[in-house]
Amino acid sequence: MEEKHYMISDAAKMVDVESHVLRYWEEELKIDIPRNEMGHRYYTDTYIHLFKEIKNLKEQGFLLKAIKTLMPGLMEGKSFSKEDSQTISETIVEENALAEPEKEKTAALKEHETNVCAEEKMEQFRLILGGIVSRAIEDNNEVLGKEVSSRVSDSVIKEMDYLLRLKEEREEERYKKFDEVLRNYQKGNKEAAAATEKKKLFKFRKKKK
DNA sequence: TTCCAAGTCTCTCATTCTTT
DNA sequence: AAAGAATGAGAGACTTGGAA
Repeated sequence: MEEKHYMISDAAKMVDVESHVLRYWEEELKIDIPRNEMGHRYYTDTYIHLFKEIKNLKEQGFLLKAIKTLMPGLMEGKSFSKEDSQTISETIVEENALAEPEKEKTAALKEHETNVCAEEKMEQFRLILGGIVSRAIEDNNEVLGKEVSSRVSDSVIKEMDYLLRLKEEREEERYKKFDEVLRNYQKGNKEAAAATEKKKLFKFRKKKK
């Protein structure tokens, strides 16, 4: 059966974005959209699905930069089924540490705990700082107040810098993990297909004999 | 304040479709 | 067939929000 072709306006409606957004994503993510004899883009169901995946990732807070790094994975799996999409979504959910309680402790959950720990640490830090500043004000010692404030500022900046660096490192790690999961999943599919094919061939040969 | 990412808007031109 | 509307392309300026 021939694959259906959609114009950009139809595709935009299906993906639920404006047509210029599709053009923008195409350019930014280096997606090679086929053209008809008029030079107009046409989108197949595969591309519609791909753009839906991209939109899905965008909604989960992924930047185009991050999505771009996942493009090889997304492109390899051109015929994503509903289950695939589910798998991807689940992976993202896990990676975002939204795992349900009954699920075993995943790396994402551990990561979440680290985040919580960092937040608690930050909260404690804030309380301590609050105490220091309050005391300084109570003492009404302007000089001391200034000194404390400057020390506190330095500490806050250092602490925030450290936490931000940690966060960035974790995010990068998360993107890598997600990409790896995608690749493994697709590899698994390919291997399963190859095994089925091999089995069929074996049966056929056996029958022939 | 400046820079950057991610859109968003506007303009012009080309092609196709519809109406008269 | 001609005119006008609709649709699409491409380019560049503009906006917005966040980070440095």
